[in-house]
Formats: sequence, structure tokens, C-alpha cells
Amino acid sequence: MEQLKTEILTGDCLEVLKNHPDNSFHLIVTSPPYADSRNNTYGGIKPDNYVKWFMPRAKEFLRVLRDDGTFILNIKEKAVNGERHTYVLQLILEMRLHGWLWTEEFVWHKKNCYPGKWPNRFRDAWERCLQFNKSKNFNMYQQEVMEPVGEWAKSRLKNLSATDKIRNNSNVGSGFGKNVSNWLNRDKAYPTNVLHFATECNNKTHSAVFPKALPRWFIKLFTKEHDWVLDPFAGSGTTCEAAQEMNRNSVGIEILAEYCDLAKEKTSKSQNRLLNNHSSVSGIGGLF
Amino acid sequence: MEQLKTEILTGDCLEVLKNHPDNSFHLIVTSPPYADSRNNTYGGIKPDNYVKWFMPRAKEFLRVLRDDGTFILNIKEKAVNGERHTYVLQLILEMRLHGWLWTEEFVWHKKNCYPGKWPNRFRDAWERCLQFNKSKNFNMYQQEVMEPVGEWAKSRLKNLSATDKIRNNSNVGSGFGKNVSNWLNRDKAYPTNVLHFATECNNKTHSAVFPKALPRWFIKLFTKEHDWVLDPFAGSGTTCEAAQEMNRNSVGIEILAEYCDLAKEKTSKSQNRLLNNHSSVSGIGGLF
DNA sequence: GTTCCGCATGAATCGATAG
DNA sequence: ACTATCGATTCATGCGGAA
Repeated sequence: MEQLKTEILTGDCLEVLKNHPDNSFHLIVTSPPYADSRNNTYGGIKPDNYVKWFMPRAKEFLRVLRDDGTFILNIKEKAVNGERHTYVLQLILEMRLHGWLWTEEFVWHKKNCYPGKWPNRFRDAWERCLQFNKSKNFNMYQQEVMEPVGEWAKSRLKNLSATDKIRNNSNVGSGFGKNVSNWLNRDKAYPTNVLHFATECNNKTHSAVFPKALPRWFIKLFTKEHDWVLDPFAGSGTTCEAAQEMNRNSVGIEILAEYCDLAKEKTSKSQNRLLNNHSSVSGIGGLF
Repeated sequence: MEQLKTEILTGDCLEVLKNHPDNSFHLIVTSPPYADSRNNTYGGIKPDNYVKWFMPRAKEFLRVLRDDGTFILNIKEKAVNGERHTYVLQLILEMRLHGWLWTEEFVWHKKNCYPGKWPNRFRDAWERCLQFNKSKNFNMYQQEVMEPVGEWAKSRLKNLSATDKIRNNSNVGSGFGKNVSNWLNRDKAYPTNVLHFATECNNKTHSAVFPKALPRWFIKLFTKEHDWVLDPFAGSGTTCEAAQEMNRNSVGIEILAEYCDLAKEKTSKSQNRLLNNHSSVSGIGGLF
């Protein structure tokens, strides 16, 4: 079997991605720098300039993403002048004009969001995970993220009611009665578009990143083993770490050298285990 | 004390509201007909025409809302052609151009969302509750919606790191650090902008578009007793019923006569109960 | 009286079929 | 080709009758 690769590249993804071929990634999942934060990088993007700053990068993402791939964008607008800023809304509209399909908007419910109090708003306990695609026929492996059903099912499934059977079989004689058998052994259900993940607030080195569970969930849902995952704003490398643990190849791009070091350290730890048996792994030229 | 009023008016709110004076409502909370649904009323609004249909009504809402009032709009875009439609995003942008402030976006998490399975998406378990205001200085009674502190919150506060506390104090010198220490001894906490309400979908009581708990929450948060609440798309009168139970005056407008009858029945029942007890409907030591 | 358990229902969405 | 209708899919909730 092929050697798994995890690459951390330093630089602005707008430039770095130019070295990557078209249609090469199955999934892009990222949490870009929010407007007005990370002032020392990317020139400190102001909310009003966010769309303009993001779009050329989105164009590169569109190019390197496979036609059956998915782009997950974790983002949330900040409150400016007492209002929610509109740059995320405008970004969605703009991306659609440039060929992206806005397939879905997942809500990441942050169960343990930061405490605080303001006179005119409550704590912000959710972020958007926007799903974009290049085509309607994208890969989705729903069974990989099924969850245990609620308590109600235990009693419910003891006896299937007559109406359940009636409703399932309905009138048309076309289909098999397969639903009933599915239900009888069912202990898992498909999730919804609301995700409940706690933030990892004890992370001292790199705050404000998403918890590893978040990229892990989307990697499970949209890729198979040995597929290629890209995080163009890799930060401390959470996405690449998750990808590596799940036997996916990945590329992480990060403009800040210190974060790159962190990311490399994270991902090389696991790789060292591999390296005991094999030869070199990372190496920029060897990827494509 | 003044007699409490609950009015159900039949007609299109665009017309009916013309008879109402400026600056008369403290809160507008409503769930308008979603695009492509309720085909027999309002001409069956197509997604592409939604903003155009909504805006003249939004203009009336702006007029009748008090300067310190709030407009809560419960809405969710549908999936069209494999994509989320953008009419809600465009509506937000358009309303801002016409004088509304987009203060906040609450997420209503529907724990018991509609079942189903599709190859390209999961069940939709959330809707938007968009908060609009006329001014930054709107009324908000946060203490009225405080919730019991869950176990997770207790552990979260225990684990506040030293740097967390330092940052709290330094950021907003006026009250933030103080509030954190207050939290430690509280058994109640302020909620977040994610609301968890199950839909009321059983057949006995006439099912409402949103559960009564939803308007109730916003009425508590944004009005005092005897304030005026408006629901311009009243449906079966859930908002007015909630308002009445909480000693708020309310006006509900609904275009469908049959829904109006339902709404009148709901709200007259409670009034009869109160009237039978004689004395002022809104007596302080009365129902609540 | 409690608790348990059966069960209809819902702002849904897709794909196939019909006009 | 484009639009309208229809069937299939599926999960959590609260009511009400039963134990």
C-alpha cells in the first residue's frame, strides 16, 4: 500500500497553491483567519475588505478541488458597531457568481462557548460551516457518520406498529419491503445539519482553532482512506493531524512560520512511528 | 390597571398595518410564509420573488416598530436544485439598505426535525431567528431569560485558566471580569444565541408553525408587561396566545380566515378565563 | 396516581413520472 | 425542455390509553 503523506507548507495559500495541479483534492476544510484578527498576517483583513481578499483564494480552491470534491468553510461574522457584519453573506453570493454551488450550511453549536456578558447580545455559541461544491454529484459517505439513536428507539423498535409497515410499503408494488428489516436492526441514525462539538479551550498554544472533532467529522463524511485533504489556512495543523490519524493524505498551508512549526511537530509525531519502518515522508517535491 | 388587549385582524399585513400609527409596537415576532409554501395565499411566493414580496411589508414593520423595539424574523431558506437558495441572505442585505440594523442571528435548533434521507444532504434541524432593530439602543431584559446552570457550565467555570481571567479583566475593564466572578456563585446563567426547542407536531392541539416557547422566549427578552407585540403573519395565533399569557398586549394579522378563527378561539379562551375571575385581567397577583 | 408504551405527525427533499 | 405532482424516505416528541 502506498505511503501516506502529510505536507505542511509555509506561505500564503494564494501563492503556494499555484504549484498544485487542478482537481487534486477530495476535500478542502478550513477555518480562515477571521476579519480583523491575526493582524500580523495577510495584512490584517478588515471586514469591509474580506470578500475582496478571499475571492482570489477561493478561485484557487475551485481549481485544485476535484469535481466530486467538497469545500467546507468554517466561518462566523463578527459584530461590528452593534451589528453582525455582512461579509459572510456577501462572500456566499460572490462565490456562487464564480462557479461554486452553495450546497448546505451546517451549524456548529459550540456547547461550551466562552462566558461573557454584553448589554445588547448574548454569548455567540455557533459558527457556520458552509458547504460548497463544484457539481451536484459530489462524494458523500453518510453511513460513516451515523450516530446512536435516542432513547426513544429502544421501546419504539420492540414492536413495529401496523401503520409503520403500511406507511413503508405504501401502495406501489415497485420496491422491496427492505425498510422494515432496516429498522429492526437499527441502532444508529443519520445526523442532522447541526453539529455539537465542544471547543478545546485548554489548548494553550493556538486558541481559536476548531476542535479536531470538527474536521474529523467532515473528513469522515466526504473522503475515503488515502484521499487528499487540503487546509489552506492550516494554523497549528489540526486538520492535517486529523487527516493523518484517519489515513488520509493531506496538505496544510500556513503563512506564519511559528504555526507551521507547530503543525509539523504535531504531524511528524505520528509519522515518526511510520518512519521507523519506512523512509522519507514529507519532501515538497514528491507530492504530485 | 389597564385592560389587556389581544386583537386578531384578518387581511394582508401590508394593508392592515396602514391603519396603525408609527412607533406603536415594542416587539414584532413572526414566522412569515416560507417561499413556495402556502400556495393559496399571498399568491404563492416563489423563492426568486421572495425579497421583492417581503420588502414593502418590512417597510411597514419599520414604521410601526418603536425606536427601542425589536423585530424577530423566523425564517429558513429551502433547498432548490441541490443548493440552498439565497433569498434569505439577500433579504438581510436589502433590509439593511432600507434602514434596519441586523443586530444578531439566533439559531433555533429543532431537536425533532423532519425525518428523511437524501443522497446529498442530511435532515435540516435548524432555522434562523434574525434580530433586526431600528437603533442600537433597544430594550433588552436579559435577566428574564436566565437559565439554570447545567453541569457542563459548572465545570467550565472551574477550569477557567489564569490567562482567561487576566484577559477578561484587561479587555473590558468595566464589567467583564466582575461578571465572571459573579458567575461563580450563580445558579443561573445567561443563555446563548442558540435556542433548543422541539417542534410541537402532535395532532391533538392544532400544530403551530413554531412552538409557543419560541415567541415566549423573545417576548420575555424584549418586552415588559403591558408592552405591545405584533405578529403580522399570525397563523393560528401562537404569538398572540403567548403574549396574552404573559400579560402583553398583542395584535395578530392573518390573511386566511380559517386561521384567524383558530387564533381568535385560542386567545378568547384565555380571556374568558381571566374575565370569569373578574377584576382586572392583568392584576399583578393574578395568573402569574 | 405514576409509569410505560403505542403511535400520528411534522416550514423536508429528491427523483421519477406525468402534463 | 420545462414545470407540476407524487411517492419514498425517516426520527423525535408528546399525547393518551394501558398496566
